Amino acid sequence: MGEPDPKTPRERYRAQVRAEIKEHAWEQIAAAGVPALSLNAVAKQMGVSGPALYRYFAGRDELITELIRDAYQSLADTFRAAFAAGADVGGLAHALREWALEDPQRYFLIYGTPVPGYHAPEDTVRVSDQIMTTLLDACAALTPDGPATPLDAHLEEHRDWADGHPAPPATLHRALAFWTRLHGVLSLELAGHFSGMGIDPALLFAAELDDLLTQRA
Amino acid sequence: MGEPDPKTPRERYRAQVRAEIKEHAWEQIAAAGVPALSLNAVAKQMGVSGPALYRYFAGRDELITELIRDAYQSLADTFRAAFAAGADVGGLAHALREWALEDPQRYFLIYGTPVPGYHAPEDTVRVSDQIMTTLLDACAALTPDGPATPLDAHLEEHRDWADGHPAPPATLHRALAFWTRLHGVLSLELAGHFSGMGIDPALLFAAELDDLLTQRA
DNA sequence: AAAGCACAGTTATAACTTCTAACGAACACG
DNA sequence: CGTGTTCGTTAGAAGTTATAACTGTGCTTT
Repeated sequence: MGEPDPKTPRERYRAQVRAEIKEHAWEQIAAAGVPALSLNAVAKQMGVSGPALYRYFAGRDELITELIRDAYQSLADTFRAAFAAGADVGGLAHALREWALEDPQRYFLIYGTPVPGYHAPEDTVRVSDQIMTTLLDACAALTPDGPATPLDAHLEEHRDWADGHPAPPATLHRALAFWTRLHGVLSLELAGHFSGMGIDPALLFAAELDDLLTQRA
Repeated sequence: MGEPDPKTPRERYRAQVRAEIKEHAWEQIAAAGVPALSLNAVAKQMGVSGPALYRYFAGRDELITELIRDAYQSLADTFRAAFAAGADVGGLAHALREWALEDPQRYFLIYGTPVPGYHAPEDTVRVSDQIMTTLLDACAALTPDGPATPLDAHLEEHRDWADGHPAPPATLHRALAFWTRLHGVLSLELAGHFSGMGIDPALLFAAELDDLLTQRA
């Protein structure tokens, strides 16, 4: 995952402790959310005293940033693996939902409430591009038709996010709709907004996916 | 907004101070997000010392809960006012986006990342029902057609969230799609996921809305 | 292999936070 | 005009992040 050459034994140890810290941090986040993540609690859980963790992470922010990085990478890997295994757009949607339900807080770490001041590091936007690229690859298989909309014209000019992908505007539009609609259902499901309504989120998700796959015009 | 009868002068004063505290809390949240909301900072900003706020709120959690309550009420009022002013579904969508852009953190307080342990108080779900009711009223004007889907059958049986609204399943479906799709675009816009891509969120929002309004079969 | 040094983990400390407790003072009410 | 409720204060407990200084252990280098 990280540096592929843990040459010296010190680096091996260091990498392992870092991974262990992140492991405990994920547990705490899954249990009580990001705001409840406490460096001290992680240290206590590891049987090590407070400031020891500062040898491995500059602070709470850097740890969280690292977790965000890992979350992006995990989603990108999941997408790429699914696509490589022959999954079509529906398969990608299924993989996305599986991945999100597996650890909702991890999903929210990427697509949840942003902190006003915070800006994601440069490499995460690159991984984010990989995610979109895989999605575009899958969407390219769908028939790109329909009349040109104002959005299509806009997308024709602003396609830098597609990272050089040769998809036509209609496909870009399709991929964007995919992203926003599935995120719409998924984020509300993960936030528990349907559980109080007695609605089965899986059916709603399937309905949205079906609508995307059988898109008219 | 709150209790409509501030009889005694003490109650008047108390209500005003509570409102002032919430005002400052909103500013802090808008500036740095919910996790950065500090009782102490609010007190300092009001020229009053720390524990004084505990006369008005039992603690940080109760203050945040109150802010969530106000956010729900604000959205419900906005929706109802727009509908009463003759807005159709498109008008409601416009009102929603305006309301969200006005204070993104307020939107995320309702539809953002949930805290695993937290459960919203009972009265907020009632206000949430009002929001859905207004949306259903607006959706009722749209032609409810199309073949019955598995989701429609499911909605026929689980329509308690519609709060006795006589809308047919197709309309319930329409309202849900409205909610999830607009939330999908809006939340990603507010989180800044489009700004790095060079995409105009307004166009994407408009495209999704148009697709909802000209829904086929 | 032995000497030296780099680094892990420790305790102590500072500056924060929420929140409780006890005290003084001001203001409303009978 | 007293009497009391309530407000705001200061003091303090328990928690947090983060820094600084110190002590070993063990890797690394000669």
